[in-house]
Amino acid sequence: MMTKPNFYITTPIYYPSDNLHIGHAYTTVAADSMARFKRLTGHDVWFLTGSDEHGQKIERAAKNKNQTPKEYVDHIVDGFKRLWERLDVSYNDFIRTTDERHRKVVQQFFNTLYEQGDIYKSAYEGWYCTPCETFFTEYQLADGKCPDCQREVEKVREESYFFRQSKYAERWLKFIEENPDFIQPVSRRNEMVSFVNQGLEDLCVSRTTFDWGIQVPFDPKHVVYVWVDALTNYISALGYGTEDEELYRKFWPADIHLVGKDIVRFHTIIWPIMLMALNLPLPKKVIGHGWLLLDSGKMSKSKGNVVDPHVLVDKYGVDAVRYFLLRELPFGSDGVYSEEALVKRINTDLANDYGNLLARSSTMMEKYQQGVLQTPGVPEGPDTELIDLATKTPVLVQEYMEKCEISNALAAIWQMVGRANKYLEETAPWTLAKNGQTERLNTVLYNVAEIIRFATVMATPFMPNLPSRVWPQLGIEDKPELHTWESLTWAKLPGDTTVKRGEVLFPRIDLKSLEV
RNA sequence: CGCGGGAUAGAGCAGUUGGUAGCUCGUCGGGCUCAUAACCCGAAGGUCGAGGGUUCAAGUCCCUCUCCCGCAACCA
Repeated sequence: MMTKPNFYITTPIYYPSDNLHIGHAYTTVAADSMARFKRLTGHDVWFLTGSDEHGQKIERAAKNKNQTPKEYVDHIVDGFKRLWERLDVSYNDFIRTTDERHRKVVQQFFNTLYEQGDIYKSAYEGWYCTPCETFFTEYQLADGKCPDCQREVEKVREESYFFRQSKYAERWLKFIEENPDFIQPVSRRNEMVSFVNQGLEDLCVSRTTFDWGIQVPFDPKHVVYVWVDALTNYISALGYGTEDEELYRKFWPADIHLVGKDIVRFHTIIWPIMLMALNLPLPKKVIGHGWLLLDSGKMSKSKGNVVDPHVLVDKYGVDAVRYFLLRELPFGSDGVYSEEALVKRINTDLANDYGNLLARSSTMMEKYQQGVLQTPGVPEGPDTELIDLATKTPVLVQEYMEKCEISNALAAIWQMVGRANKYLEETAPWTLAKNGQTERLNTVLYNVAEIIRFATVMATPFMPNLPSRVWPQLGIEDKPELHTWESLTWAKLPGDTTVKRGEVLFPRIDLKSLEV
């Protein structure tokens, strides 16, 4: 038996200082659709997500609620998981930085780096705002004052451990030169290269001013600080350094770390350098996607304009919300969210083009053929063009997905759907029926049914609930062999399939109803 | 003068090596009647940010200017 190729994809681990918004949902749904696509096309997939639970912010937030940090994060992380379930996110594992399995690996890494001299003790100099109990760097200060409360800050020195990342700058630059595709999109890579060219400083990797974190094994008053803790999740979750390293051996290095553009730097510089220092293989690719912006600017809690994904799912359904997110953000660029844009997408693409294609054609099949398809005759006229397009589209979609261009992949599928609607006008089956041109009628309706099957198979990774609603209408719910990627060869659909007109897939939404 | 990217129809974007400016949505007109007032066809609408230059020919190359946006280190 042939072994499947492996594919390992990750999302960032989100910080549970608050509930997640639609932006986080975008990242995770995008990763999910990649994971589902790879599974559909015959890969052995490992899809990881999780939560980054340590730090002063969490410690303080818990205190405000009179909870232990652990109680506090448990609650929020439950919310993360509920959201992912709601959005049909098919993760294989959920790593929490408070997991025991994670702690061990972080401590081991810290030890190793320390023993080989890549971590050393020094002092972290910063500015401290006593009322806010927060450290700021020189760069963060606003006019020399606290950026939060505008009061005076004082210079303090804190004993800290540092990671000698500056030592690896040359090696990093060489790596990027040899692996130009490592950072996507290219614009981000250029930013990172110029950042490193400006000179890398060593990285502060421990703190003594709070306790909520992983202890530095050889110096217990220190807690491991941020990135060494957080980034390690990508391999601690695979059981690296434990008695069972099977997943690690199988899936590392990761194929894709999918991250938002705000954390590209940490994933493309700190993480690879850490791995270099540890002599471990580097991930193959880091993709920094854009943000979903609001008309009113960036989404932020302080602006009170955060969009809750639960509300959207309640209102419009999972598949529609997923489709919108995946279709609306071109690769690497920002997209704009507005409820109007969402509804427009649902109406034009899902209701008018795709849903209506199924509705109109299934009606004709019932009306003119008693619901039973017939074997198609010899292709003529526009048939060839339609069939050609259907044959090419899966290849195109696969190419786009290889480049992680999800939006383009969807556009390609919908181009085929659009062609099918046009095909119906060209062939006018209602006229064929009237004139008793049965053979031609059979061919036309068969071709459209087959197009719908193609579109639905290809759309599955993006809208996982679609197939279970479409297959019964197409009469192939009991034929799993017709639901696979491999089945996307023309005319696989049996000639005697029984079609049954069913529910409207995506009802049109009245835009005016939004203005209430 | 920190590095880099933009400025193209009402909106959002494509425009390879320079040779009659395209796509999606929206608007208007027509067609069809199988369909979720859906679908198909057609039209209007752009001095391609401003100015200068190279060229037979520039959105596409060069220079200057204006305006936007990323990155510029320890909040994830």
